[in-house]
Amino acid sequence: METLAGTTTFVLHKVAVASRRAIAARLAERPGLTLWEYAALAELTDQGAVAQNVLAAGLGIDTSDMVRLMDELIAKELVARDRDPADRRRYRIGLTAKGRRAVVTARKVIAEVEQVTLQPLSATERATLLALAAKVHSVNN
Amino acid sequence: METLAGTTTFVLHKVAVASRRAIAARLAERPGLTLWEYAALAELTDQGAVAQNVLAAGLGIDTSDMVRLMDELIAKELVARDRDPADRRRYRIGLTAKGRRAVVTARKVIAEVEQVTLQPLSATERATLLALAAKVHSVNN
DNA sequence: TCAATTAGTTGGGAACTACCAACGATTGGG
DNA sequence: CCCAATCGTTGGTAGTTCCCAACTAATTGA
Repeated sequence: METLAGTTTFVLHKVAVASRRAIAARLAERPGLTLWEYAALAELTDQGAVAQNVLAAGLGIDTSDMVRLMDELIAKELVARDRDPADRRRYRIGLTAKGRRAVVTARKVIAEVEQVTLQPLSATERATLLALAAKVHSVNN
Repeated sequence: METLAGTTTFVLHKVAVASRRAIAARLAERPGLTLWEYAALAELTDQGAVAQNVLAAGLGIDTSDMVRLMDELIAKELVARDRDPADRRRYRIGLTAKGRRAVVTARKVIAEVEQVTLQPLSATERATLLALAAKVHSVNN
């Protein structure tokens, strides 16, 4: 009758936070990225060159925070910020070669960490967990 | 090949945070509790009267933060703080009748919210999700 | 052309999380 | 009896997340 441990949300949160912290620690060492930086790079990997606008919406963060995130990524030369010739208010944020390499490295690191954090689950169970979480996530958009 | 959406940790985190926020909002309205306050009450429900010490360890928070949490709960008259006669350094934190009622209400509210957030899942799938998350959680302790 | 809108920028604030150091009271071991 | 350890308390800090207001440059529609 465990009041806390029987509540899906709480257990999920604990697992997610712990896993996130583990990943953050490793990402900081190896490709030298914060979680948000990686998230932005990952989004760019999937979407191609987009405006900061779109990127911010995709990650669910404020545009003002996206500016500062981009500043960091540009300082690290992982993305390039070019004005969109079709609409010079916009930028077209694109990955640099260095950025693409960072994503590849980061994905490897994350996979390694998840290999550990998800250790008690079989491959099938891991797939199920992701599928169920994705199903829940898709509804809340 | 969605780089972010295919990473279990990230999806889990998004779902958990959203679900948590929804619960926090509702708990604030109805029994008038924060998430941490509820967590402490829930832990007390399961463990019975314990020292602040133990309670803090159970929730994974610092003892100094537990002091402040207890202050709030006592102000709301949801818990009672008595010295342990066996060791007068310790307290024995116990639920008041009001506290027990608050837990009952809170659990109902949480169940209602999860009914919504977990809507896309069948009852079986919800059980599976909780079981898998618990399995992962138990290893990381 | 002028007003309204949009993209990005700057600065900052509020709430929360997670710590840490120092201290008084109390206890238990030697 | 005294020292070390423990429990709770106070005060404080650093970092994160999330959000808002005001502003510039550029674009679009009337």
